[in-house]
Amino acid sequence: MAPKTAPDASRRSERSRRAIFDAALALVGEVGYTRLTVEGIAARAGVGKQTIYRWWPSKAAVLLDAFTDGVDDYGAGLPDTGDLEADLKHVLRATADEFNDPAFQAPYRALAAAGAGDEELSRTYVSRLLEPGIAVYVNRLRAAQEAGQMDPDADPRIAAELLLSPFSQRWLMRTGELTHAYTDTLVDLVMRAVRPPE
Amino acid sequence: MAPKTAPDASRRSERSRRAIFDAALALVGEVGYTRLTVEGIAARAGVGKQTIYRWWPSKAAVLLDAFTDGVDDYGAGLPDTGDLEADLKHVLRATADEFNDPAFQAPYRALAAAGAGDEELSRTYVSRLLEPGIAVYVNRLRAAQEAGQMDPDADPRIAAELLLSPFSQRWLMRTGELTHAYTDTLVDLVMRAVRPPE
DNA sequence: CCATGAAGACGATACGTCTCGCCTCATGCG
DNA sequence: CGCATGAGGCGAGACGTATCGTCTTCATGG
Repeated sequence: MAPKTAPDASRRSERSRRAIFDAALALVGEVGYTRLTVEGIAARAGVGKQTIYRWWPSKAAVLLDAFTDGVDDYGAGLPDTGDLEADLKHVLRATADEFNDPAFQAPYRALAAAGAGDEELSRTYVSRLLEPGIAVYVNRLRAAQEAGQMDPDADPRIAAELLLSPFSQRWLMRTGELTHAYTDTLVDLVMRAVRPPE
Repeated sequence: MAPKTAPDASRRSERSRRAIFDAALALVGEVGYTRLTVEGIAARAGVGKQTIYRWWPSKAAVLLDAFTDGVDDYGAGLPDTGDLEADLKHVLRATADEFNDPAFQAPYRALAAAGAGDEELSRTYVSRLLEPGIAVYVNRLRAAQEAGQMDPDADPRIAAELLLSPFSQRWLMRTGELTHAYTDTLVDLVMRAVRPPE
């Protein structure tokens, strides 16, 4: 028995693909993730439901693709002026601004929530969105270690999590505001934790 | 217009209440949160659907009550042997064991995910589960400050988050194992961050 | 000319409301 | 005191709606 003939990607309609992404992002912002439906996306995008089900297994997958389609470029990584503390403060402030942007919030929060609840989806979420975001910090910290600005015995990965997790947790659970004062405090604490021994 | 007569709590069936909690916790472990249904809980508990809808607005609310009904006692707080580092390591190891328990995982993860996605629910989740858990650490850190074992200028609340967020984030997104070695490393890092200046 | 696309019919679930009798109380009358 | 009465929660499940994911039809365009 044939394993369900795969669709021919070369014949795929780019127009429909974009329309589906636009509709998904617009709708999740308007009605939230739980009331986001595949039927709603199809209607808004002006495509048949089958066109969505042909290419994606779930609304979460559509949203993940729609979201990464716009953001999937983490560029050249963090700036490296030679001053670790200043670089971290600068970038974390910018990240806070981004997370405070409503257009960014709705889909990202929806994906984080769906990822927390669904083990399969979480793998994709983690590898496509979470890990690349952490990796740029890990790289910057490694550079700092080589420059002698950070304890060579500290694990850059764990240090990056020490900095980013309180930030994301606070945002995800809405337990506090992401102000520049807060992110600066976070950087100060982490700097004390990973400072090289004298 | 009358505001929808509230049910009479004094006539409530304790038997049904317990049966609903048991059914909800069992089912969320068997089929997961998304496939958990109010109909399923009612059937398993041997109660009518209306009995659930009379007392709770959603399956999330049922699960939250079911979960806190068993766990809502945070006792006397953290141990205080006078050695902050040892106390934190001890408790965080125990917490890791708890979070590695499958019976604990399913409902707690479901609630965290639902809380992340739903603003209204997140308030209840945060105040009923998250905040009390953080508060006991904050109290212990305050005691340490008074004992001169922690920088008096550090904010105990932010320090507690610095310790707990990487832990919960790692668990929630399944980005790594919660081993004793990991929790000890976390405590070491946080201790360096909040150590009193000499 | 044939796979993809738009449209929507279709059966299956689960939703949340509702309507039944049934049972258990508190109240009040004989 | 003792038994009728009535209010209200309870188990059960029918009901209409919404959305699911599949399937069918016809048109289109590469």
